[in-house]
Amino acid sequence: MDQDLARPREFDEGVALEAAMQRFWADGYASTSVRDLGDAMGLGQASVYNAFGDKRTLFTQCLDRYLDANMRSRIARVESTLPPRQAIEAFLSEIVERSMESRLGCLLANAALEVAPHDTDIADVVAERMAELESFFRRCVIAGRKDGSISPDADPADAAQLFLTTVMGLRVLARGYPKRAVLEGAVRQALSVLGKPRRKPNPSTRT
Amino acid sequence: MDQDLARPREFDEGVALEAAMQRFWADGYASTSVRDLGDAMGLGQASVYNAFGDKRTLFTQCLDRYLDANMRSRIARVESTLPPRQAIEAFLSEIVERSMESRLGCLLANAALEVAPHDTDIADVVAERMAELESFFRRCVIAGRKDGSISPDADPADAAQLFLTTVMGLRVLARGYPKRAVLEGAVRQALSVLGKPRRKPNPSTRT
DNA sequence: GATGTTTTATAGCGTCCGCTTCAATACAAC
DNA sequence: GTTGTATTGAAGCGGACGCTATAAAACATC
Repeated sequence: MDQDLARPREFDEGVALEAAMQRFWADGYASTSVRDLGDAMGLGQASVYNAFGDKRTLFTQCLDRYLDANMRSRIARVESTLPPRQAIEAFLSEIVERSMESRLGCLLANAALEVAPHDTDIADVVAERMAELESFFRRCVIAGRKDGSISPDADPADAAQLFLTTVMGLRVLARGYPKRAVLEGAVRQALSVLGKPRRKPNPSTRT
Repeated sequence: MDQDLARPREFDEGVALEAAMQRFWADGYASTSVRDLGDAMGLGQASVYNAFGDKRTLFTQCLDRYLDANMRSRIARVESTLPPRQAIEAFLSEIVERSMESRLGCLLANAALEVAPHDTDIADVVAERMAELESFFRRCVIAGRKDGSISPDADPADAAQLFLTTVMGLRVLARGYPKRAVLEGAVRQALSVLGKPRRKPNPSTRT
């Protein structure tokens, strides 16, 4: 591709991708033109196509970037620093906070509704990542039942599916019904399915 | 407008609106052109503009039609024919069934994500209807607590907010992660917040 | 049948779309 | 400094966009 014997890029790929992602996130796939993206990135169209391929390819890169920065890294952070029940609580609470801050919702949810039905490749990515989120919740519920912070009455599969659904629902409300009390009430009630802990979570269970 | 002294319409407005609604529902606002809508309705562009105004106005009419046919009428039906707890259960179960049948999701949710952020009028409609759905659930929870079918431990406001969030989440999953087991698990877990009934619901409580 | 009004089909307006071409440019290698 | 390659800005491709202007067509009224 670039074989170090030529004119170097005048921009940082990461910064540019971030700017493009923000535009897709705010305006959606169809409503964002390649000219818009170029403006946001500070690039001409030729540079956009040269560096990132066509519009669809650029979108997949933005989606990947979004998911790494806003989902996987968050999962990894809460799962590695908090006991399981608190990991779930923190994850959902953060979504409420972010939703009230920006009202952008979630690029994954936006992509699921707007793009996935007409693009099987993106549909596959969307489904994979939702499965990833679901299994994060399921791991937490299982671990929480083991350490006593989550009631053994809670079914890990069902609870994980409810949390996944709740996350997506919150993101829709963020754009269409952005009332803090509603989001907080939904999260409070969703978390209630975890029941009362048998004993305090043991911090040494996880590092 | 039409003062009965002229050439009559060659089409049925309701049928045409229904066809347009289906297109918006399937493809989204931005990705559906007025030519597409005309084709789906069997009309030329001139007729579309003459009968329904511009694209945005047509969309609002489609959204209204969708909400009347797919939300309000459903609320009215389950609320008038079922006791409160079963009304909630039926409403959510129907959404799962519809989601597995068509995978179109919900035009209200689609509009909330794609259109509402850039159109305050539509944002108002979206928020109103979500509030309507929320209060339907709240009414049911309150009535169910009264007739004993729903545990008094369930907070009506929180539960209604969770159900609203769940509905929107289910619609996202319908498009992005359409697995029956996931939707059913989420609904099962959401319904669990209603607790065990103190006594069987009394069918004579409602007509 | 003549008149008046609305709907219809056709054509076209200006604009923006995704994407490409192309020459000028900037750098590494030698 | 020359050469070779990748990047850049400018211009433009064909086509689709939302919307409208126009005139023929279809009916109720008289």
